[in-house]
Amino acid sequence: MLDHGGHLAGLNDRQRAAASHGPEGAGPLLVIAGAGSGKTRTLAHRVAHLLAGGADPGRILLMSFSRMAAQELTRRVERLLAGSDRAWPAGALCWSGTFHAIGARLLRENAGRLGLDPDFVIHDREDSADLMNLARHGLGLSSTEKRFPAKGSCLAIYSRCVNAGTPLPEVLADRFAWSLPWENDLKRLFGAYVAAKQAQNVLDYDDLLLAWAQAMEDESFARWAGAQWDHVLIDEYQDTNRLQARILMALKPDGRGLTVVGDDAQAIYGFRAATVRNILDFPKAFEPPATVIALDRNYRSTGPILAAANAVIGQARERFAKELWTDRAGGSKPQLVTLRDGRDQARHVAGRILAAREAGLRLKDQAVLFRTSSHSAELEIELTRRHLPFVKFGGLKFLSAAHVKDLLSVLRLRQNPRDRVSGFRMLQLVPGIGPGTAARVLDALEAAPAPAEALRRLAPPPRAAADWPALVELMTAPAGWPDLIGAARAWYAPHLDRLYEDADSRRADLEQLERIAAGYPDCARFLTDLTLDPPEATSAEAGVPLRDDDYLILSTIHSAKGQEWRSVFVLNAVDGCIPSDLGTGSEAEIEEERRLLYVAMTRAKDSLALGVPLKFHVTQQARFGDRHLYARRTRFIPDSILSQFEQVYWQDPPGPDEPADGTEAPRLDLRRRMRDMWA
DNA sequence: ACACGCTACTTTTTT
DNA sequence: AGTAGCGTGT
Repeated sequence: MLDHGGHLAGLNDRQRAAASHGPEGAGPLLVIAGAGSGKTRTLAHRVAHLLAGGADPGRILLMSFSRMAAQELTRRVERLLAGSDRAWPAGALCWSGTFHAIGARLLRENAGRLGLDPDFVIHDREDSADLMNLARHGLGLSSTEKRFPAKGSCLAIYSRCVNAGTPLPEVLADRFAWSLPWENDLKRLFGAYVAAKQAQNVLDYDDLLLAWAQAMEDESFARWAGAQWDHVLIDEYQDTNRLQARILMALKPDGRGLTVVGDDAQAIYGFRAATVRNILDFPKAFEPPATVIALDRNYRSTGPILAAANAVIGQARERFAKELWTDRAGGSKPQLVTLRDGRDQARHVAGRILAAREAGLRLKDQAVLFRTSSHSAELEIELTRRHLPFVKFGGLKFLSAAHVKDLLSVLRLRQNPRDRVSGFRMLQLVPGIGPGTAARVLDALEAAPAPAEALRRLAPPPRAAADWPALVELMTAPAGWPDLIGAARAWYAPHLDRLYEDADSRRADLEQLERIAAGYPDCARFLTDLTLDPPEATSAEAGVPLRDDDYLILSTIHSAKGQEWRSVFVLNAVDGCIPSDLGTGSEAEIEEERRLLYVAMTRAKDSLALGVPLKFHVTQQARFGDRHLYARRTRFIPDSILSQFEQVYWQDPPGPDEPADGTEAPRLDLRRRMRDMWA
């Protein structure tokens, strides 16, 4: 009847137990899955198993906290299904994605009965900060005697309150002590911020979870929502926050059909209010308690790499009973490479990668990981110099470039005339329109029942009279998709040239944006997807490398989670970088940084090396005065576990122009040789 | 409205 | 190093 053999073959006993847990409608399941223990594989097989048992793919909810994990899981399940005897249509697993993306869809589809406008626009972090700033100005909090927290800080505080479900005074005392004197003003500000979002029909990232969680507090809605799905599977559960746990518990109060998978040793999103309590408290949240299956066999890394990673996590203050093991014999210890400075590190890494490629290892099988996006700057220069193609994940986004935001603000204001953040941005592109005029125009739009009509009737601002008709035309003329973005780009072109020195490269970005846009059915979908799933990789090349090209991966450790490479190099394994000197405030933060190093190390299958530059550049923090800091090896690799590593000291081989002290490059008489060729 | 210079402050990781 | 706010002058 069922081809269980096919779906469960190749799994070990525990993986199989997890994949086949239940009969139908079984109780809750928690899979504690160590790094490289086949977690995604097990989860994918579980989905395949459920489908083979007759489950309806449209009634399976598959969620993860990060986009990368969500995509990987969906891909793996689809590949499994493609190999099965029954043909599933592509996209059969339609409820699969990040918590935020699923939340957005659910809220939009049910907007009517939740009292929301279905055309709501989603603000990303920067938009939210800008709106917070407008609210901040509106309340006169920007010109106080002692400086009020900056917009980003205000948003961070607000977001913490929402995601952790913690009252403001407690959040301030715990993590933002310097803002304690502003408690009352912050409270007022957050009220104004929420009011502004509602007036402008905007939801921020946090709202996607908050509104969902609040809807779930209504019993009848919760029952309806819970009945939508027979199976709910959550990946990377250690990275979920209180709000997400609330949603989950309301979705499946008795835990039937609920599967969560995670690893407390890899919890690295505490800064986003994720709490490891979710995974620890999961079993006893139900009666009878959830089944717990631990996967502790590592299939990824060689013995020496795993031993070193275990030694690092073994130093953790709090440990949850699981030591990964492997029977992958052979391989060498991870290298700890001491280098003079960051530049040497860049040269060393580039040389190493080239050598590995010469030895037959594709660039795609190699990755360079780092704590903070800026840590790879020197390496990027070196790679570009040597014409080594790379793709970088994490850090600065395409979308935060000013010109991209300019162009998008046009589309967004058309989409939602009440969006003041976009409105201020777009209107002020026109010479002669400043904050005052922009505010007056936006007020008029907001008050009008038909914003397009109102805009047409509005008297042109005197100083912008010449440019006004073009703006009105762009905003009000009927336009199809993707013609609209073309029209917007044409309108923006002269402003781009006027505003930016490097208009050419920026123009290329906008052309790329237009190509991306053409792939979407309409403007609304384009804007939503762009916010929830922005193009993540940035590349030194003009365009993103073609799929079959070979390129190196550079990634923040956060973005690397869930991935693996045959060879991994970790940059800046020094105090101040790992742990980041911004993350050493509390014990919990230090422990999170330790897990970060653990995550980085466990990405490696065959070969692992960590760089220890003795001197590195600091770009922020002027208080040290000097631009260089002398570093020491990360505190997470103390002397006591040094024996797990091979220590290497690397000296830059002397270039032709700079002979190193003592050893001189051999001298050649090239002119004579060239003469001799014809002699 | 806008361009300028001056001063004080900011912090990373991602949805 | 980069941004925000503010006071100047045009």
